[in-house]
Amino acid sequence: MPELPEVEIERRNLERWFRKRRIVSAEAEKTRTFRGANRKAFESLRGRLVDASRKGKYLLLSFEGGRGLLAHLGMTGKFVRRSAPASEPYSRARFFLDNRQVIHFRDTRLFGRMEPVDAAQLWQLAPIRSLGRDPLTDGLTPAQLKEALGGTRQPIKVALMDQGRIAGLGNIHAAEALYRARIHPARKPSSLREAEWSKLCSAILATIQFGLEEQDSEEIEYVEEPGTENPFLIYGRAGERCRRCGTVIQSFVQAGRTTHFCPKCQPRRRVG
DNA sequence: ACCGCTGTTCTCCG
DNA sequence: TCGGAGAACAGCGG
Repeated sequence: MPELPEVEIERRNLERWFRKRRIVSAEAEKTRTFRGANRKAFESLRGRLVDASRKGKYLLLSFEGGRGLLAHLGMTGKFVRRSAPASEPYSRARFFLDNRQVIHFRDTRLFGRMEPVDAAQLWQLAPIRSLGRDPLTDGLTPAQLKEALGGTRQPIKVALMDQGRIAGLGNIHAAEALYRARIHPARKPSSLREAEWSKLCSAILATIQFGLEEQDSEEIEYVEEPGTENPFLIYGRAGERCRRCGTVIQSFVQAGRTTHFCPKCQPRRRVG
């Protein structure tokens, strides 16, 4: 899925789609989407969306009457807007609005999750409280980055994907940020110099900004979807040439995830 | 037809 | 306590 930029676009979409609109009814299939949560509570949601927030990859939605909804898009989840009565493939849950439009939660692989809760509880939920700072909404300085990642012996890319340290980066954007900062994904955080923490911090923010611009459309798109051009600098480009130096981009598996890097721009051992 | 890959997170095991 | 492996699921390409 959806990493920070895609989830942020979804947040903005929901705000826009719900503006001045009311939910007149809601329904949900009996799927894994709700796990142990209360699916019937989802189906009883009504009225206006009064707040759409995001932390990391989570969406925190508040509705009229103090009802709330925590949502995570998993790998393939997305919200899409359709005109009634169009059916939507893999729609797992949907809101019917008072303008005859339908907001579907569409999720092929069912890694996504939704959990109806009291709106007042949203920020107190364990998965939210356990998150590290969100670079976009909480800001991120080089010192904060070093504080969050410096204490672990995990490889820097693995640490970047740890939502409890920094919230929102996943496999793609972690690789993109490291490429921009010219840091090898397997480097130990303790080996980073001050200048590298600064570069990495800027690179994270630039990567997020790029992602937001890239995804700024009616519907978020994932690279694997047919007909989608790979917009990324390094992710998914193994075997192609680095656009900075022409070296062939390589990949390896790290913590179970494929990691892409340029062997020349991102040397394994620190230089100098 | 089968195998292996996919941007997430959680649980279990050593 | 930490880190890695596997699981949850469906589709797609080789």
